[in-house]
Amino acid sequence: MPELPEVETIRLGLHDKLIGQVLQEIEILNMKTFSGNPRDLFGQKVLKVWRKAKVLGIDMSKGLTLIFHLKMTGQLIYDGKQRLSGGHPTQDMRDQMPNKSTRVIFTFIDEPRRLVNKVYFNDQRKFGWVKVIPTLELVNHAFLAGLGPEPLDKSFTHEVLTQCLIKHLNWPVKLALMDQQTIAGVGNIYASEACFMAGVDPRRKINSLSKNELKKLHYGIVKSLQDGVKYGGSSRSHYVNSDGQKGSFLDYAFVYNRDKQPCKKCRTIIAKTTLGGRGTFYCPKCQG
DNA sequence: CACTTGACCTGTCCGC
DNA sequence: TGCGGACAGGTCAAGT
Repeated sequence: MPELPEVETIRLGLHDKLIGQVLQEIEILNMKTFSGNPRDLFGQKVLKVWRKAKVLGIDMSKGLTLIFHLKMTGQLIYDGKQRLSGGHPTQDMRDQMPNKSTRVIFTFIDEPRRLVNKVYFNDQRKFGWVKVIPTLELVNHAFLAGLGPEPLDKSFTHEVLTQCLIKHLNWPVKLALMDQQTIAGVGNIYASEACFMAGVDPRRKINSLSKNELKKLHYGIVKSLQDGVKYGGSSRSHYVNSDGQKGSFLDYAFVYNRDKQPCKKCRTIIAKTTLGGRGTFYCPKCQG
């Protein structure tokens, strides 16, 4: 999925649009995608749209929350009925919703404006999920409860990073960064980018890192994720924001998906290897 | 126990 | 043009 910056971009988009709207209907096109009773939410108002790691949550009035995991190919696209006239009449994917990867359709009512709006949960590979759970039970939810620290929180210092990496001293750096119990929200793209920004080979073991390299790794994690948010996320194939638009982070990426191309810093050819079964990119010179 | 591989799905791309 | 295999922003479960 979408990693932290992509989910955060979606959250920012949906928050502005959905607050105060009333959920009127949920159409479930793929049963395995949805768990919980959709009817429990009908007539409830959206209070808050939040994110924790790669999970997006929508708190509803009366104590229930919708949580979403987009996994590899999930999308959440908002289709407001207000149409811009005279703008750019280019192909807008919102005009083609629902499509064959639409799994759940949410209908919201904007009562003051008397508008009906839709949110489409699309997911080509059907790995993603949506659940209804009581807001008070979020703290006990199996996935959320075990998450490591949020790397974009102010409290995520290099000391905190060092502390949470201690439990995986023999792991390759990139695998430790991708472990959600260690650090929350880093996935395959930003793990490679963070290692590049730190000047650290992703295959190095945690216990081989110097104090200074741990500091640089902290910088790399925070900087790559911040840049991810700044550029609206990474769209290798599926990711789009809540307006159906792709993100541009990969235009600025140093290594991800750039094997056989020259390093943007030293012109050395970027290499690709496999770690934990996932494609891993690095510059043999900058990260040597 | 730690570590690796497969499963979950659908689609695209690349080589033969 | 067809067909097979590898691969794709993630996470779990089973196997070694």
